This record gives sequence, structure tokens and C-alpha cells, in this order.
Amino acid sequence: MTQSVFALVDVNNFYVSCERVFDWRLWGKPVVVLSNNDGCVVARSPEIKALGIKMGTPWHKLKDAAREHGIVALSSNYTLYGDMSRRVMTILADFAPRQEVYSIDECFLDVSGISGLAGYGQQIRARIQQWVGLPVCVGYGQTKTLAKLANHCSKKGLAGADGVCDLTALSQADSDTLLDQIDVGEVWGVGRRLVPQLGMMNICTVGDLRRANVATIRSKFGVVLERTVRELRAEDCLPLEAMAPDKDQIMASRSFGRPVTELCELREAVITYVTRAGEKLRIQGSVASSVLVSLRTNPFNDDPQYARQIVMPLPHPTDDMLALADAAERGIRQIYRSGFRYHKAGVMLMGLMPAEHRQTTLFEDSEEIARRGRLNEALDTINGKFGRRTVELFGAGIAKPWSMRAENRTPAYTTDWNALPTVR
DNA sequence: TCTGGGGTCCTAGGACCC
DNA sequence: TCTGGGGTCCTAGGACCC
Repeated sequence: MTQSVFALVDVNNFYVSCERVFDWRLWGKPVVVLSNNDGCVVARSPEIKALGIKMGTPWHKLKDAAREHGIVALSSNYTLYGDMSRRVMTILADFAPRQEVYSIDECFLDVSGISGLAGYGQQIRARIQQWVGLPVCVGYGQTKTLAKLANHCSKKGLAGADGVCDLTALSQADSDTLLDQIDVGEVWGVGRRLVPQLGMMNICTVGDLRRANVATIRSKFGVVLERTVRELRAEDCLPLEAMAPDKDQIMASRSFGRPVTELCELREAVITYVTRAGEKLRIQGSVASSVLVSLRTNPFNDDPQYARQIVMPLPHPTDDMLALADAAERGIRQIYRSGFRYHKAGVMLMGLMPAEHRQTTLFEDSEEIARRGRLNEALDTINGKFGRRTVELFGAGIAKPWSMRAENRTPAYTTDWNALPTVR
């Protein structure tokens, strides 16, 4: 059997790069893209990284730096990023027999048996740049974990990488030298909490982790980190998942644009969220057994705090918007307490199963269920064609004064005829 | 005034069953 | 005084990812 080789391809500074495709004025400027509600930094241009601004920094703490350096801050535009992502993934799928789309901006490719990987990586980069206008980096390794690490090296220009890094081409000695230079926290699966714990065991670099005793790692940290160590040793533990498995739960939650105190507004919010979650549920072809409704105040301020969630079982598993909305509404009524300034609410659909596995019960009205099915289908079709929220439950509210801030969002250039970019 | 949203996997512990 | 062992299911919590 030949050794597997995986590629990890990802877009550099994805959200910022998407914005720059459509607005040349953003080139060379320090640009950040903010999270929902314009909360904190989720994407940074190289100029921002050079200023030492970290991922996740709250935007309100950057106002001074922004004035000083002329930082451009954009609200996130997921319609645009989602569409750009789809284009990139479609192109990449042509480069390998199997692809796993891992996140909005990265995918694994099975490139086992392909020769001339360095040149192949440059072809990938050139094509994405030419066809979509986005810069990507490519990393190769014998396992997914090594491919991720190689991608990191390609971004940092380590081992002479020029946007492409092939760890499979290194001798054992060169590979040791390289991995001894990289902080253990860069490894996929080693997060903030583990770094200090590993440090106490004198495991500080990727090389240290690769040489660590597997049994010790397992007993101290569990099977997940054990797999990571094995993967660093080129033992293939994490298979490529070409077919995305169905989700076990579907969430929709948002923080509010301003504090919310009244039940009527919370009710609008959770009905809005459960509508969105229901759309995702029907796209997946699943039904839900229960609806979790959650509510909380702002943990970052000194207001009196309150946080609660409640699971509302459904009479039978369903994907019907009206049934889901009813459960969500009853849930929010039960956990609401007056006298608090609420900051965030959410809905989670749980106990999902494929719609065709749903057991019918003795007392349900099959005609009514069929009618509801047609209603939901009609709503999804209309909203799919004319845009989300074209038709919506009245209970979801019209003006939605609680909805999140997005003060500087660019147009949906690629998915809305009215927002097509024009030549000026 | 202002700190995201959406997910996964694993483990431990308790309830319950035979 | 003695007081099994093995299994499932559920929940909560902790870690991780982007």
C-alpha cells in the first residue's frame, strides 16, 4: 500500500481577502473584519497583524489604534464569504479525487500518488488567484495533522516555502530540525489550555510533542491528544471525510444590538432564530425531537446576571416551522424573568434524526402533517428565491429593533443582482 | 455604549437494569 | 460483617476547531 498524502489548502486572511477582491481601495490598508454585532476582530489583513493586533480583540478597545493607523473595519458579510467559499471549493475539487471541506476557507485533498507536489501546489495557487482572485497556501503531509502543520509552514515561509510546503519531501533530520522550531501551540488539536500543561512536562515544540511517550500522553490527556501525537509521527488516525455527516444539533443564536428587557422582544428574537434553525434542519432533511431555548445577560458588565436554558420536548419529532416556533415561544416564556438587561438569546434543535426515520404516532392527523409539509416547502422556496425573511412568521417581528449591529457591511456582490459591482 | 456564532468529541458520574 | 459485575443511557463539563 502506498503512503497517503494529504493537502491542506486554505485562503489567506479569507474574509479580508474576499472584501479586497471587490474594493481595490482596501489594498495596502490595515483592514479588519468584525464578528457578528461588530463585536470583535475575526479577520486581519497583514498590515493589521504587523501592528500586533490579535485575533478576537474587541473592536471597542481598538478605536484609538484605529484612528491612529487609519484602520478600516468592516462588518462581516457571510453571504459574500459563503459564495466565494463555494467557488473556491468547486475549483479545488478538480485537483484531487477526494475532498473534505473542513471549514469556510479550507479543505483537505487526497493527493496520494500524485507526483511533483510542489509544482502542483503552485498550479492550485495560480488557478484560485486567476479564477476567483483569492490567495491560498498549500501544505502537504502524510496525515491531516501534518498537512495542517505544513500549511502553517507555507504561510510563515518556513523551510523555504513559497506558499507551498511539502513535509513529505523532508528527510527525518530536516523534519526534526523544522519541528523543533515550531511552538507546540501551532499543532492542530493543541489549544490554549493544553500549552501550559504540556510546558510543565517540557513539551514546548512540535518536535517535543512528536517525541513524547504515547502512553503518558494518553493517560494524562486522553485519546484525542494521543491521536495527535500519532498523526505527527505519520500514523494516519484521522480519515478524510469526503461526505459531511449530518449535524447532531443545529443552533441559531445572536447577541442583541442593544440590551433587551421586554418579553415581547425576546419572543420575536427566538422565533426569528428558530425559523432560521428550522430552515437548516429542512435543508439537512432531518426532524428534531426537542428545542432548547437559552437566554442570558451580558457577562462582561456589572449588571445583575441571569442565564438560563430550557429543553422543550416536542410531541413528536418534526421539522414544521409552526411546531418549532410554538415550542420556542413556550420555552422563552418559561425562562424569562423581568428586571434584567438581556444580551443574547438562542435556540438549539436537538435529538435530530433523518426525516424518513420519523415514526408516526397513533393520534396524529396525516392530512394535517402533509399540509404543513407543503406550507414549509412553499416558505423555503419563496425565501430561497427572493431572499431570507421575504415571508416570515408575524411573531418574528417586523422592525426587529433588537437585531444586531452591522454598521459597515459591504454589498452581497456575487449573489444579488442589485449589488453587482460596477466599474467606476 | 461597545467582548461572535456554530459546531465536534471525550470523559466522568449517576440512574437504572439484569 | 458480609454487600457483583457488566451494560446502557443521559447529562454536565471541558477541551478543541474555525
